[in-house]
Amino acid sequence: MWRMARPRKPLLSRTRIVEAAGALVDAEGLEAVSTRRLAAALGVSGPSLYNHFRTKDEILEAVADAVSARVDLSMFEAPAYGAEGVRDWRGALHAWAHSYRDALSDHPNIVPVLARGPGRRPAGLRLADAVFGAMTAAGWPPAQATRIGALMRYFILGSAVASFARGFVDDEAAYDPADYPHLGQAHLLAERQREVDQGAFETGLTALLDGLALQYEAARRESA
Amino acid sequence: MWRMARPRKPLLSRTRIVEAAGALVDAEGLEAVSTRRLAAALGVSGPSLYNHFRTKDEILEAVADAVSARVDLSMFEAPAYGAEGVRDWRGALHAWAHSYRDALSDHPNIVPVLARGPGRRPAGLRLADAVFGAMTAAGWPPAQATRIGALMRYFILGSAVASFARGFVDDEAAYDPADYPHLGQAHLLAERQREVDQGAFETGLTALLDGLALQYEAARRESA
DNA sequence: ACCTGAACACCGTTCAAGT
DNA sequence: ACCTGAACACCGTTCAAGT
Repeated sequence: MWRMARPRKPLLSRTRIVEAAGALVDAEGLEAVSTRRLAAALGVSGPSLYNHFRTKDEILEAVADAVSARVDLSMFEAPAYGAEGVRDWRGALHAWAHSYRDALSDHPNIVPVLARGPGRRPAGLRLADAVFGAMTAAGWPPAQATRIGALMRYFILGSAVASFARGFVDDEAAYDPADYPHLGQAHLLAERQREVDQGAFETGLTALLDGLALQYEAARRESA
Repeated sequence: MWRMARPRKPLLSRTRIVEAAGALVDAEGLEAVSTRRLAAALGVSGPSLYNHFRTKDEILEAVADAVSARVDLSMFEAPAYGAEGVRDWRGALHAWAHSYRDALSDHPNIVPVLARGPGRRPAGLRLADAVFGAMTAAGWPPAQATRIGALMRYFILGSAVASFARGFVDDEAAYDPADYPHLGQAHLLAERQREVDQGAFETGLTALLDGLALQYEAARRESA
């Protein structure tokens, strides 16, 4: 009469939903996530999710952000940069890139969502902010710092989304040597493909950083 | 009785379907493509498409392949490489990367499909084959040539899929300076964002090629 | 406040039927 | 051979109803 008994503990919460969605994405892929399937995994009915998120897409964005949040940014913290603000930007980028790649390869199925851009995801934005801040602190002019943030993003997300290993189908007949004389080995064991991706990532990252160091030194010489 | 009149000209063909699908993807995005909508644009009913393609996905793969097919590969042709097979691999990669990027930025909405890998798409495979062939001809060891193909793919597809311009939402309020001290300019005109992407692409590509040239020279010195 | 079932306007794909 | 309408098993999302 006067009032209902205190409502019992809610069945759902944003974190519970995001965890279940992440698990579903990891286990069965992005297309496997439907509001009904996700709700069933949580023991509720489909529309219940809309009490906690406005759209299904918002749920996936939250899953993506949780992955971004696991990327280590500690190498960009101020102490690493001396008063003159130049210390090891190269080493910091290298370590960060590897941490980023590791986070993505733990959850490859969500990468297409991450690739849509930081948008409004807090962790994605924090990440972009940290790189830009560290590069300017290290002496890069702002315009170049922006470019470095963007090009590292291209390379790292590209390595996850355009992975060599996932790019070739598991069927030898698809690569007729008459058509593609150099692709004889394109179809090879998954293990070997992971090695190709790892090697390509390290080779590319090193080349990228070497090339940037060249530009950095050239700019230093010019201003001296 | 004896036989039907010769069937009149079919309403549909694979090329007509691929063209209409490509136009729809360009105009309204990947999610806008449904078999019913596409069929309607072609003046037929939904299931008709299944007389020409096995699945909707096969149609999108064909659209993606048509984009790959527009990438210039002429710079990898044999004449560019002398008897010793070393000539301008750097210049060839640079020209190719730009041609690739141009093709992708003409049709950004199909890029996620392209990023799934060459798979069984002939033009995608031809492309991978050409790069690998040219790099080995230029003196790179096969393992490195494979890596170069992969890492260029990361960078180029990454630049299209993880574009800076498309990554930030068009809403100044999303980037509170209290949260992200360095992102004050993250929300800026679309025009300016395209410049950022272009600058980042060129800076990254140059760095990548400079870095690879360093590795190439180091290997040469070692074997001398 | 939070969850539910029913409903709406869609999907991709199959299939028997038509020509 | 190629196109059709009807049907199946799904979608994301809204909404009135329940507690």
